[in-house]
Formats: sequence, C-alpha cells, structure tokens
Amino acid sequence: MKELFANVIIDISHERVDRPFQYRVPERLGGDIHVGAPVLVPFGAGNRLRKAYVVELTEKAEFDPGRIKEVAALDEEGCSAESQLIELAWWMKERYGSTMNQALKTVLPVKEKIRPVQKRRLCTDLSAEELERLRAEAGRKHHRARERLFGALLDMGEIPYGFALSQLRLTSAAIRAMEEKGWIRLEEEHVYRNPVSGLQSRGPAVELNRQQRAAADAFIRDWRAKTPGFYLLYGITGSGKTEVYMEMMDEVLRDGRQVIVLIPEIALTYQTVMRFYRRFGNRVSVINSRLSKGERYDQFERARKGEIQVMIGPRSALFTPFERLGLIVMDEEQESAYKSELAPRYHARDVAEKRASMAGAGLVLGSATPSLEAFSRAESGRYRLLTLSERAKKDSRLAQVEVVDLREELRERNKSIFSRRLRELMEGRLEKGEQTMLFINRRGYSNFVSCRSCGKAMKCPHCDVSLTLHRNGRLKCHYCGYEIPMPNRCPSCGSPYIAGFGVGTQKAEEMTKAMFPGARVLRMDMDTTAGKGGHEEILSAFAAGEADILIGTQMIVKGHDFPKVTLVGVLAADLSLHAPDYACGERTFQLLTQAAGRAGRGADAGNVVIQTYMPEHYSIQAAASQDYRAFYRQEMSYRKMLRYPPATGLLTILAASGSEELLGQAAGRMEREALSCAAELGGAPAVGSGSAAWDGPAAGDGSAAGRERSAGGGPAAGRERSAGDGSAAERERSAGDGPAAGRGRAPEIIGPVDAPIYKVNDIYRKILYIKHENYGILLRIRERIEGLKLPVMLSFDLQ
DNA sequence: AGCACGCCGACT
DNA sequence: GTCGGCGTGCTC
Repeated sequence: MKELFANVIIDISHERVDRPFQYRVPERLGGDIHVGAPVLVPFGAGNRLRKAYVVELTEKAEFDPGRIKEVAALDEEGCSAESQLIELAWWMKERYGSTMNQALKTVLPVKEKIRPVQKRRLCTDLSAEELERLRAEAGRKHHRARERLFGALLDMGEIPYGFALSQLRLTSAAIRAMEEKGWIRLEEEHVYRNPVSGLQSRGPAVELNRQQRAAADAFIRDWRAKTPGFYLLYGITGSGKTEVYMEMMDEVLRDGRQVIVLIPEIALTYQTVMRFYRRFGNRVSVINSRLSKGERYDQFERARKGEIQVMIGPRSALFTPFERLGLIVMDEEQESAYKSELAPRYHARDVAEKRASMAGAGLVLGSATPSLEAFSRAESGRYRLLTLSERAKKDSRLAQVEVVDLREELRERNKSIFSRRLRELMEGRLEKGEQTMLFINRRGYSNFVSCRSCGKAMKCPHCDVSLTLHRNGRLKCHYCGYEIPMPNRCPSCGSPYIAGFGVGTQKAEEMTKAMFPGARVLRMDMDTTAGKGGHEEILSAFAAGEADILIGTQMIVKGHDFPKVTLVGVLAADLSLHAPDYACGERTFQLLTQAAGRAGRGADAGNVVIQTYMPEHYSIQAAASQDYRAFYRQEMSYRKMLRYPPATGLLTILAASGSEELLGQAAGRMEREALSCAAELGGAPAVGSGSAAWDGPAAGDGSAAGRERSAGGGPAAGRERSAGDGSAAERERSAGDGPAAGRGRAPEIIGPVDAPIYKVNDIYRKILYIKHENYGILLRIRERIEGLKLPVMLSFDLQ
C-alpha cells in the first residue's frame, strides 16, 4: 500500500493561506479520512494545531517530501456544513470535470480580505491628553507604528481593524503588543446588515385546496417517516405552488432543520421574497447578485451561526452553509439560469440532488412546464410526481388560447404585424379598459438591414451576425455592442434603396401606436431596462394601470402577476422555434405556455393569441391546447430518436481562437483524438460498473453515498404513489426506456462544425459534439482532449 | 492569522 | 554590544 497524502485547506480566513497544503496521512487515520473531513494539522513555525479540511486525497507527494508534516487527528468538532460543502465540491469536480480549485471557489464563500462592516475595531479608554502624551513619547522613541496608531485614535476615536492594517500599515503583532500593554482594546461587534430587515410580521398560513394539501402531505408523510426523497411539483400557472412549498418548509423548520429556496435570478423580485417573509418572518434571508461579496458573506455567516433558517436566492444559494439542511426548494426548475456558465458548469438541479442526499434532506422541484430532464426523472421514478392541475383561486379560469396562421393573413393581404383576430380582440380590450400584453422575442427596431439592389445585408465586422436597426437610427450588434449610424446608401453598391426587415420590439411599439392611436403603450426589453430598477419600474407602472398595452421580450412573461391583463398576443411564435439548438422546441413551448399563463389571472377569463407561420408544429399545438404531456411525449421521442439529452449524455466542446488557421488545426486534432478515444472506449461495457453511468451521478457515485441515506429510502421512495390525480403518470410510464438504454454503443461524434455564430468579437468558434449514454466515457474523452494542450481556448459542457 | 528572522535605533 | 520594536515573508 502506497503512502497517502491529504491536501487540506486551513480554516483561517485569510487569503494568504487560502490554498491547499499537503500532509501525510498516518496509518491509524487511513480508514476514517475522506474528502471534506475536518482534521487538525500542525501549521507554521510553531506547529500550532489548526483546524483544516481535506480537499483531496492522493498518493503523489506534490511537495518536498522531507518537509511534509503529518495530520495530527480528525477533528470531531469540525463544522459539518463546511465539510459537506467540500465533499460537494469534490463531487462537482468529478461530475463536471473541473479542477478542485474551481469547484471549491464556487462552493465556499469568498473569504474577502476586506471585511465588509467594521466588524472588529480598535478602541481605547485613554483620555486625549494621555493619548497625546503617549504619541509624543512614541515619537521620541522612534516607535513609528505606535505613533501612527495614537494619532489615528486621536483623530477618529476608534479605528476599524482593517483600516489599521491597510491604511496605518500596522501589523497584527504590533497591535497585540499594544493591547497587552492595556493601551487599546480590540472590540468585536457583529453587525450584520440584513438586506431586508424590520419585517417581523408572521402572517397566517393560507388555506390549501385539495390538490395543494395532497402534494404537501405527500412530502410531509415521507419527512415524518425520515425518508424524504426528490419530488417534482408540476403545477399549472396560478395553481399555487408557493403555498405548497411553504407548507412543506413549515414542517421542516418545526423540526429545527433549515431550508434553501432557489429562485431564478430574474424572478427574484421584492414581491416573491415578501411572500416568504410574511410567512416566516426574520428567519429568512436573501442573497442576490446585486449584493456585494461582503454582504453575501455576511448572510452565509448568519446561516452558519444559526441566526436564520431559510435562505432564498439564485443557484449560488445552494452553497449556504446550513448545518442541518432539511429541504431544498427549486422554483421554476426549467429555467436556464440554473445552469452555470463558468467552470464547473454545473446545473443547480443535479447539485441540489447531491446536496440534498448528502444532508438527508428533501428536494422539491417546481414548474408549470417541467424540463424534459425533470419530467423524465419523474417518469423513471427518481422523482416523485406531485400534480396541481387546478388554479388556486376558485373563480379564476384558464385562458382561451387560439393559434392564428400568419400565412393565411398574408393571403388575405394583411401585411401588418397584427392578425385580424388579434386586432379585433385588442380593440375590445381598449374599449373595456382592460390590459394587453404583446410578446415578441426580439429587441430593436428591425432585425436586419439589407440592400434591395445588391441584396447585401449589413453585418457586424467583428461578429458573424446581422446588425439590428434601432429606432434612434443606429445599427447595433447585439453580441459585441458595435454600433454605427444607419447609412443612407448601401456601402457596397451605393444604392439608396436600403431598408430594414423584420420586426423588433421598437418597431412593434411604433406600429402599435399607429394602429391604436389612443392607447398608452409601454415597452420593456434590454434597452429600456438598462438602468437598475428599470425592470421593476416598468412592471409596476403597468401593474398600476398606467398603460393599456405592454410590449416586450421574454422578460415580460416571467413571474409577474397582472390581474388586469386579459389578452396576451404572441406576435411571432416562430422566432424561437428555428434556433440552431436541439432544445428550441422545448424553449418555445415553455415561452408560449408562460405567455398564456399571463392572461386571465384575475376573475375574467383571458384570451391568448399565438401568431405563427407554423401552426402545425407540435410545440405550438401543445402550447395552444395547454397540454404538457402531449408536448413531452413528442419532444422526448424526438430526443430519443436523435440522441439528445436527456435521452443521452452530450459533451459539447467549444474551441475559440482569434486565428482561423489555428482553430482549423485544433479542430482537426480534437476530432482525431475523439475518434481514437471512441475506438478504444466505445464498444467496451460501461466503465466502473456504472459508477459514473448516465443515471448515476446523483444516485450513487460510490464516494459517500453509503453514509448519506439508508438504502431504499432514496429518491425512488414512493414512486408507486402519486398525489392528486397523478394517475396519468402511471399510464404513461413506459418500462425500460431510461437513458441507460443503448449503453455500450460507440460514442457518436458530430463535427467539428462552425458554431451557430461563427465569429463573435473577432474570435472564431468551432464546436465538437460527442454523444454517449455513459458519463464516464464522455469525461474520459474530455480529459484526453484537454490533455492535448491545444493552442486555442476550450470550454467544455457536459450534460 | 501567527510565527521567525533580520534590520534598525536606543540604551548600557 | 544587547534589547526591543517593526517590517517582511512563509506556512505543507
């Protein structure tokens, strides 16, 4: 047996020691040590024992072996939150193939060198005269550090610790010496800023309807039986999912356990957060991306100390250091914001599964339009499906959705962006004083500008995209921000006949105003919400009835509740349908369903008009009939047929370079490497007896799964039962169609191909796709390609 | 963060 | 010469 080394991070909050140190693992500890384990190690010249956490175990000495010390002991007092998070980081590193460093950085709160609040201060009980005398004395004795400190105390009274270190250039040793002399005191005060403070009101719980009750009880029963699993709460818009979450949370909190609530950043509004505050009062804290790092750290610190029990936030809230986590709620689980774009490119859904099972906690995913990933996991029994098919408010009815064929409109010589039907309905709404929302998934004025003589379109010189005409007469690139004034002659042939084609939000706004001169129109897109708070401002103006029509991009369909909106028009549903991406059908369905959900949330029945050139497309058909299951069946069979996630694992490698030649060469080498890997690995049976197999990552990866949960009590528990009217799920569940089918086939390699947008910001991009059912194999290929050390930028994505 | 080392002026 | 403060650099 080779010697074992442990890389540890020392539990000192100082950036200077915020890196791994290597220690020898003595025989007697060999069995008990694991990644994440809290240990005591001799550190520094004094060999003083310090608390540390194991971040990696290796048989290779990465440091002068003569100078490697031994781990002293396992630390029984160690913080379990920290230890769990490090273990989670290890899992993320393995699952997504990042470095341990990257994984640790995403999981552990940044230990900032500047403490945000003046947490620790230097104070003195001495009088001004005494201070003056001591300062003079220090001056005479050339005690410069003391002289500076006494001067500062005279000026400021008390001094923040960080200020003393950085501005006054005092050292900790000097401060300690003066403290011992009794001249100064080091006062610690924990002033945490609470982003939303002073809200104590604890409102009564809302009465749940039958379905909500059944869903909440399904979880509560498992919780009481100490076998909480994973749940998919599939509830139509307005069915009251939040009340169900809160009921479940209440149960967990009463047992002294903690809860993490994940919300996509865009939906993290004041209103949403207020609902949780009203129920749970100051046990709740929030983090969002606008919080400074220090403020975020404060909130995590409060969680660690047990001052709060509920953390609400975007995907990074998953890493809240709760000691006894009992439940993770993930609202709007289908949102793309849950996917990280930085290495490790994790998906919050998968990390949430892992964290929940490590902590023995439950996981509830909620959605009105579940992702294929989530719904297929519900079908396979990994998630238990909880269904809410009725609206929570008794008198509210589902909107009536109709599809308008734009080809028909053209045949009838209607060239406007409004079909006759939509126009008629809008007129009716204006007469009745009701509101309309118009949705168009494209900002700007015209999509592209081209010359009618030579046919050339105006393109960005740095990116491979057309320039978008904005209303201020400027042409903008939506990828790099390049901007020029609209020319009045074609730059290539000189013809004056150049004009914009396609409709963006700005043009839609203009045409709406022309068509309905009396109407008050608001527009909301990236251009009108640039300033902070712009978002809220426009939405609240609209909610307050300051406009009759709101036009916007997808940001208007997310989350907000407008009771006076009784008509939603989707001007061109096709725009998102033709994106070069296998999930565009799913995204279209979700957008349309969400848009439809905006109509008629009040007492009046709403209308939804979907305008399209492809009325027969199943995404549009299913959205119109508000039939999620029909959509799911179609889309899933398409993914299975063409081998796309979640039916298979997909490794996407994006290579980018400023030099087209280098990129071409690199792409060739990547392809050859992938092919030879495929030949070596492909036909072989799954590596490691499925430990890294496709459906494995959350279930059992061998590391610490045994400790995490008793066998059989896992996510599959309760698969035979179903809350509410989930019977359809039972019928639809076809046996043996899991993603594991087809394991053992050779990996399928596609490309390298030019990226959908080949050039962005003068950087050329190519993509290589590799499909296989087994994760382990894709990870191996990834490692091999990374090992080529190609002279281009590579980014890997594994899903 | 906390420890040692080496530099520098003060004092014996 | 020695003493003590102070700045710097390192910690597996």
